[in-house]
Amino acid sequence: MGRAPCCDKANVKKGPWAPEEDATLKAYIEEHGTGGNWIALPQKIGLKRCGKSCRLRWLNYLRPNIKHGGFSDEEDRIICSLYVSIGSRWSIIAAQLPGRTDNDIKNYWNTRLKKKLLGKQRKDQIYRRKGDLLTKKARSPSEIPSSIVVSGNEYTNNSQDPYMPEVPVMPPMPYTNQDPCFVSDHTSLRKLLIKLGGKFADDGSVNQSINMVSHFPSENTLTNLQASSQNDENRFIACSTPASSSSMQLNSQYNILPIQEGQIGTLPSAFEEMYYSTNTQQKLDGSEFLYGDMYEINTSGSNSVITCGDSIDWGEMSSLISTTTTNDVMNLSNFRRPLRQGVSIQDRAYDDINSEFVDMKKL
DNA sequence: AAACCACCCAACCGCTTCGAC
DNA sequence: AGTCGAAGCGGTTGGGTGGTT
Repeated sequence: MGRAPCCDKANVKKGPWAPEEDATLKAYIEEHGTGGNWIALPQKIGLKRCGKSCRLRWLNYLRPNIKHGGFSDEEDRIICSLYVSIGSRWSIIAAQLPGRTDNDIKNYWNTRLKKKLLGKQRKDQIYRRKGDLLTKKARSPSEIPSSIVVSGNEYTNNSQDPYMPEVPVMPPMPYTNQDPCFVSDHTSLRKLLIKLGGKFADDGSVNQSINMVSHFPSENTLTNLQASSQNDENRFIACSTPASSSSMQLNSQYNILPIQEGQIGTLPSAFEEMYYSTNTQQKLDGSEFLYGDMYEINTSGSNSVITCGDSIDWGEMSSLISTTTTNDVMNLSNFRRPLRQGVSIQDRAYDDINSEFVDMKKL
């Protein structure tokens, strides 16, 4: 037996709202408020609408100070940052953008922002592919920063085929299993990758991509990054060299999709390209949406440093991401599901991981 | 001018979570 | 602790619109 409908479907009007309906609803709410009961409201004011429909109309359209369209660059940045950090929690993202509704942001992301970012990625990728055909053979392994090349393990580049991508692995970040925020980032990235590159989701390459891309700052590393960036005029993110690349894999404690050996080298082309560029100190084309428009990889001692340009400033991005991937993200993530008594954040993280894993398997 | 196509966005649907009882 | 109705939320749909052929 299914769930009882929230209203009498046969007697409610559907479709676009008429100006008179808008006026009626707006006038009533402005004078009396919603009364805490959306279901009863339409009957009260004589509207043949479902309560849910009234609520949506008010929240997304009639409410005062609603802004429509005309998203600024700053808003774009915030949306991208938060999407990377927390995924499609549109209501939370909307809360950071005054006057914007979750529906508006969701539509904007789905119809424009995502395409804009992917389109740019693709364009750059095609452009660079052509260039690579000419330059690939000239590039020697010694040109690859030693801090980035992970030698002596399964992530070494494919030496059998000179045309395979070289060293498709990012310098892993220090990872601690005790850091639930990292897990949160990891799962967000997993979702992001699947959403953006969904067609690769079932060939194992997403795992690799996650392994690759998930070297974004975790809570601890971001704290370090912020500290280090304060000592540098340039805003940057430092990627520490790993003790072991396998430490990045969330496979033992959290039982999350182990990365299998032998799959490296079959990365989705987009991410392959992204990483490929990393190694050659070019822009990480296609991943600008994670960092900003302009940045490059430099090396310093045992660290790799991503320096941002001025179009989108990593300082801003990192501050956004760092503040949202640390405790705030946990708080934001808990916004919908506040911690119940006796449930620790760690327990929640475990629960989230398990549910994410289940969701992944469904895909 | 008409047909077709792609895009946008308001609105809907169904699931999850909350909170009162 | 369990139940149930309401609210909140994210994914999806479909009508409108503008551009192209």
